Amino acid sequence: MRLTSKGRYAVTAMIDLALHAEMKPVPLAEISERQSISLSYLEQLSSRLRRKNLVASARGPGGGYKLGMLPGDISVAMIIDAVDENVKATKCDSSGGCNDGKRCLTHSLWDDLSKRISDFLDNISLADLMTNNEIKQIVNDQDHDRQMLNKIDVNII
Amino acid sequence: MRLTSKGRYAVTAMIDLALHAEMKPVPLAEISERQSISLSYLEQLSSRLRRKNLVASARGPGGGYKLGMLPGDISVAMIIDAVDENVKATKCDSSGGCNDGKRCLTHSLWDDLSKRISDFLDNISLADLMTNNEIKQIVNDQDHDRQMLNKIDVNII
DNA sequence: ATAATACCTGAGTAAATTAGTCAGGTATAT
DNA sequence: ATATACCTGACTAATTTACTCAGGTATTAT
Repeated sequence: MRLTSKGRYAVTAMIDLALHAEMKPVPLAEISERQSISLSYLEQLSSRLRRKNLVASARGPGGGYKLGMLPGDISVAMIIDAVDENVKATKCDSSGGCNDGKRCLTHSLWDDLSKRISDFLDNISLADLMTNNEIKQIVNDQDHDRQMLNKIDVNII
Repeated sequence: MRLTSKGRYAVTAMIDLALHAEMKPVPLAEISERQSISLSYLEQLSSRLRRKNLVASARGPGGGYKLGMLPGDISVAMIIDAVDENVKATKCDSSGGCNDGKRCLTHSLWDDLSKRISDFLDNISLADLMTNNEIKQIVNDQDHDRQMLNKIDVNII
C-alpha cells in the first residue's frame, strides 16, 4: 500500500463523481476544471478505475462517468490500489534471499504494518468521507446562520 | 502523510534498532547489512531521525545508534514524517486560489482522509509492532516444535 | 598521541515515478 | 454528418528515490 499524490488525485476525482453524478454522467472535462487535474491525466487514471469497475463510462454527447458501485461499497483502498497498480514487493519477501531468521522477522513486521494500513483504508468508504464532511459543512453553515441571527438580534434590539 | 518505500526503510531501520539496541548502541553498518539498505542512504535517513530525537547517536568505536525514546512513545507517523519532510501541500489548500465553494469542499474531504490516516499511524507505536509480531513468531516456533515432537513420537513408535 | 571506529555532511547521479502533453483514434447522441 | 466525449499509446519534463563518493569530525582504545 503506497500513498502518493497519484492516489489523492484518484480519490478526489471519485469524490467529485460521487457528488455530481447522481442524475447524469459527468464528463471528465468538468472534473478536470473543478479539481484542477489535467484532462489527459484524468483520462489515464479513469481508465484504471474503469478496469476495476470503480467507475462506469458512457460515450458520446451527454456521456461521461458515473460510479461503478454504490459509494458505500467503494473503499479508499480500492481506489488507491487501482491507480497504483505496480505492486512491487520488497526484495526480501517470501521469494528468495531471505534465509536469515532475523531478517525475515523484520520484514514480517513491516508486512504487518502494511496490512494494518490496508485494512484501515479498506474500511473507509467513499460514502463515509462524504457523509462525515457534509455533516461538518452543515454544522459550519448552521454556526454561520446562528451568527447571522445574533447579529440581526443585536440590530433589532 | 505520504507512504513510500522511503518511509518503509525508516520504519524497518527503527525496528531493527529497537530489537538490537537494548544493551549497547548499534552501528549503522550492522543495520545496513541486516536490512540490505545502503550505508550512506541509512546515514541520510538516520540524520533526519536524529534531528527529531527519534534516535540518539554515539560516535567513536563502540558507538552507534539507540532509540531516542521508549518504543511505546515512537509512533509510525513520527518516523514517516521525519524522513518525508517535504510537506508539499495541495495547490488549493487554505492558501489562495480556492474561492469556489465546491472546490473547497472536495479538498476538505481529502484533508479529512489524510488526517484519519495520520491519526491511525500515530496510534501505532514501535512497541505495538514488536509485540504483536513477536507473539506471532513465538506461536510459529511453538507450532514448529510441536511438529518436531510429533515426528519424534512417530519415529519412537 | 595515534589509530581505528563510526558518525556526519554535502554534492552529485542514475533510475524510477509522476504528471502531463500530444496525436490520434472510437462510440454515440442529436 | 457532426459534435461530443471516451479511449489509447507514445512520448516527455520534472520530481523523487535510492544510492555513491569524498571528504570531513568526534570518540574510544591502545
